[in-house]
Amino acid sequence: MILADTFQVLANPTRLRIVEALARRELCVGDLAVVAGTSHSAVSHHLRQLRQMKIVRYRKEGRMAFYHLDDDHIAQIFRMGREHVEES
Amino acid sequence: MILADTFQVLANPTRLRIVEALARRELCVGDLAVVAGTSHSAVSHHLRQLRQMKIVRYRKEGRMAFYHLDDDHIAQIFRMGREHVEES
DNA sequence: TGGACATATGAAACAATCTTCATATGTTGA
DNA sequence: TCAACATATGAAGATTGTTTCATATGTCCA
Repeated sequence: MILADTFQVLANPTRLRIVEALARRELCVGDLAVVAGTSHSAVSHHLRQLRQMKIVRYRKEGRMAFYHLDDDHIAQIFRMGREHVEES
Repeated sequence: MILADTFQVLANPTRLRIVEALARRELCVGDLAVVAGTSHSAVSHHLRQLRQMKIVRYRKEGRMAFYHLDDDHIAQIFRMGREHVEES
């Protein structure tokens, strides 16, 4: 796993909306589709990438999958990126 | 300027080698080409993207351009990304 | 059991990105 | 001034990424 791949996965507005939402609370795929403003299918593809880069994890509960951020690094990277953008 | 674009610019191994080198010390374009292991032209294109996203700045001295990181956020984002990758 | 539901995935079309090549700009020193 | 140098940039081909559509898997409940 290469550092550039981690940033690559964060380099997409839809995935960042997912990450931002998950920084607040755990959500299922359907809710994430609404939050991210795209289809279930697209969200599912994005979530796979986020899983592969260990940015999110999930727990299964029946037929639902509840996603959350993997660890605090991600929230920190997100926050620092936002600070950087805002001061520019 | 959108957050995803900032991560996009970090999402490339060549540009990350540039950022890593500049985290240590200021360097000119020719040196960066050697460090990054690619052509002057490619480095110059990459540097333009890094400039546009305020990730690097430079000072001109004669015909040389000396590049350095724009601020500490970038070094922190880089470090945190590396920590995240290493613990996976 | 069977149908509705939630999520996941493969393939393909379309869009975005990276590198290379050619060339341009500005600087230095002979 | 002119040639060599350091860097910058536009265009194009090759590569990679994103979304959509179709379909698959597993779960729930009537």
